[in-house]
Amino acid sequence: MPAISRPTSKDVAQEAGVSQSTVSLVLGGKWSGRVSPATARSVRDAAERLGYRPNQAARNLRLGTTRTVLLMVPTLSAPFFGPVYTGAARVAAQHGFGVVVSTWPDDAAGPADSPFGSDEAIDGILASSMPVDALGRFRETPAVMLDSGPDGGVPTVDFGVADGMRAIADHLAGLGHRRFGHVAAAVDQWTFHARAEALAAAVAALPGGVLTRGTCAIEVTSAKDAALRLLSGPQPPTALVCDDDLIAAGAYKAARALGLDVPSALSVTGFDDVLLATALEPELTTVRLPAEELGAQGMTALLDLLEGRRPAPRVLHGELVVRDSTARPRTG
Amino acid sequence: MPAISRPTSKDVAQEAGVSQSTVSLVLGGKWSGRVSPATARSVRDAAERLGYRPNQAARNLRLGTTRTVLLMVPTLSAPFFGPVYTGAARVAAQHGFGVVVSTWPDDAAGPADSPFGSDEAIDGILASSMPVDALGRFRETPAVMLDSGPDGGVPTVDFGVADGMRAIADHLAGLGHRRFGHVAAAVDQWTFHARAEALAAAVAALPGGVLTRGTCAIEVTSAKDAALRLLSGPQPPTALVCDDDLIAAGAYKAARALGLDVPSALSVTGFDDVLLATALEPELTTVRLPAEELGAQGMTALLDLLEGRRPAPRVLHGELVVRDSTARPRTG
DNA sequence: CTGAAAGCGCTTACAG
DNA sequence: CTGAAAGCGCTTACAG
Repeated sequence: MPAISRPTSKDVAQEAGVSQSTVSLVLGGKWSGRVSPATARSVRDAAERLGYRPNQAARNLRLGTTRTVLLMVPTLSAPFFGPVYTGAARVAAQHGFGVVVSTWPDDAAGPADSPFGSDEAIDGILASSMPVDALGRFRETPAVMLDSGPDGGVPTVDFGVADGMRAIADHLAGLGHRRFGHVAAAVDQWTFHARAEALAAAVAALPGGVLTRGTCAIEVTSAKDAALRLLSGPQPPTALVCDDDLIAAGAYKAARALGLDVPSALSVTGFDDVLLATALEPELTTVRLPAEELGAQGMTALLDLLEGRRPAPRVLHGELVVRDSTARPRTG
Repeated sequence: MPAISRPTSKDVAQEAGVSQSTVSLVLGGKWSGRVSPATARSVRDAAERLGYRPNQAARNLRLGTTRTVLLMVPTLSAPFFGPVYTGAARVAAQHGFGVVVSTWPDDAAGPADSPFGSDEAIDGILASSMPVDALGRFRETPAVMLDSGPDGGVPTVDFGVADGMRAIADHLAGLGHRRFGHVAAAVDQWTFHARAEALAAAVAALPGGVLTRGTCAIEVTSAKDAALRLLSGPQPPTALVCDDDLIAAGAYKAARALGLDVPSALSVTGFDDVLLATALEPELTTVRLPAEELGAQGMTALLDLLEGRRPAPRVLHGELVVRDSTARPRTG
C-alpha cells in the first residue's frame, strides 16, 4: 500500500508532449542522435517538475535484472564487516544497486537459510572471507571474491596480508625481538594461512629467530588460553603476534594474569585495526586493513563483471600502525 | 544477464495442465473453496518439479509494493547496530522481505545521500536511535521507531534504559558507593536523556548520594578527558557510570593515567554489553541491551503495520551483567 | 527525429 | 471450480 501513486513515464510523456518511448530514451541516456536536444531538454524538465523516478520493479521485470547484489560474510557480529558493507553499499547506490547481506549458511544467526537457492533474486554475489572449502561454488551467478585469496576462475580483491605480517615482523625484529609467539586464528581461511606463512618465513629469515605457534578461536577467552600456553614454555616468546585485534585483547589478559607488563615485559601486536585497538590499554600496535575500501573495490569489480568486463585481481595495501603495545624486549 | 531463464508461472500451468490463474491462486494460498484439492496438489507438484520460484519484480510491479524495508541507523561503525540489522533481516526474510540499510543523512559515510527521497523504493522504514529533532518526519511511509523513545504517532520499540540505569545505581549503592560520576554521551537521543534522568533520580533518592556529570562523544579519547575532569575535583566520585561501553574504555584509561586501580580504587560501569565489555581488563560490569531482539521486534511491528494492524508500543528489558569492574569503594 | 506496439511475469476482477 | 484477459510501468525493436 504505497501512500501516494508516483508519476510514471507516461505522465512525464504527457507533460512534455512526447511519447513514452522518447521519455525512456532521454532518461535512459540513450538519445544521442535519436532525439533532438530541444525535446530531450523538455523531457528532462518535465521529469523534474513531476519529481519522476522510474519504477524499479517495472524496469527489473523488463530487463530481467534485479539490481540487487548479495554480500556474503562469515558473521555480522565481527566489527570488521560493517565497513565492508558500507563501502560496497556506497558504490552500489551510485549505480542504482541495492545490497543484501547474508551470513554463511553454517551461521545460525544468518537471515537466510541458504543464499544458494534462497528466495532472493540476485544479479551477483560479493563473497567475503570465504572458508577455503567453499571456493568454486559460483556457477550460475557472477561473483567476486573478497579477502579469500587469489583464484583462477573468479575475480578477486584481497589484502596484502603477507606484507602486513612482514611489516610486523620487521618492526618487532627492529626492536630486538627474536623469540616470537604466533597466536593464530584456527579458521580455515586464506587470509590466516597467508599470515602464518608470511610470519614463519620472516622469522626463519631472521638470524636467531624462533617461532612458536598456538591456535585459538577469534574470541577473547580462547585467545587468552592460547597465549597462556605459549607463554608458559621454558623459553617463552618476548613478542606475541596475534591474528586479530580481538585475539590481542586475549593476549593482554594472559599477560596480566602472568604479571607481565605490556609492552615492557611482553610486546603484543594485533591485526585489522578495529575500534578495539585504541580502546585497549595500552593501545595496540596493529595492521590497518582498509575494510571499507575492500567493499568498495569489490563492488566496482562486480559491476564491471556485470557489464561484461573482466576485472583484474586487486590487492589492497595494509598499513602498520605502531602504538604502545610494542617495545624493546626486557633482556636485550 | 541472468544465466539461465527460470521457469515462470506459465510453465507451471502448462506442466500441471491448468491455467496461469489457477497456479497463482494455489501458490498464493488463496485457493480454498476456489480450486479443487486435487488440482491444487497437482499445481504444487508441478511447481516443485520445475523448481519454480515467483519473479519478485513482476509481483512487485503488479502489487505496487517492493517487499523492501529501510533500516536507518546513526552509524554502521558502532558495534551495536550489526545485531539490530541481523534481527530485523531474519524476521524480514521469513516474510519474504529484504532489508536495506542507510545511515542518517549527516553521516558522510552513508551509502545514500538522503533516505528521504532516495532512489530506493521502499514499503516501510525502521528508524533506530533517532536524533530527537528528527522525529515526526514520517508522513508518507509506514514507519516504526526503534530505541527512540515513546511517540504518540508512530509505533515504537524501546529498551527499558531507565530500569537498566536504576539497576546500575542500586548495584553500586549496595556496594557502598555514594559519590557518583556520570560520564554521559553528548548525543541528543532519547535513550541518553532517559539514562541521565534515571541516574539522577536514583542518586537523589539515595541518602548522602552525590552526582557529578561530564559529557563526551562516544569515543575513547573524548571519554577519557571527561572522566579525567570528573576525577580531578576536590571530592572525586568513587564510581563512574558510563553511558556506553566504549565510554567506559575511556574511563579505564583515565583511571590508569591517574594511577587508580579498577575496581579497588574506582568502580566503572558501561552500557550496551558489546564485545568490548569482555575484551577489557578488568571485564566490564554493564547493562546488556538485546540489540538483535530490538531489530526482530521492530520488524515484526512494521510487518504488522504494513498489514493494517496497529502494533502496541513494546519495551525490551535490559539486564545488569555484573563483572569485575565494580567493587566496594576504598574508603567505606 | 519520433511514436505505436509488444512483452517482461505476475495477480485479480470478471465470465462462465 | 476454472480460464481468458487486462494491466502494473518500463524498454526496445520496428515503422515511419
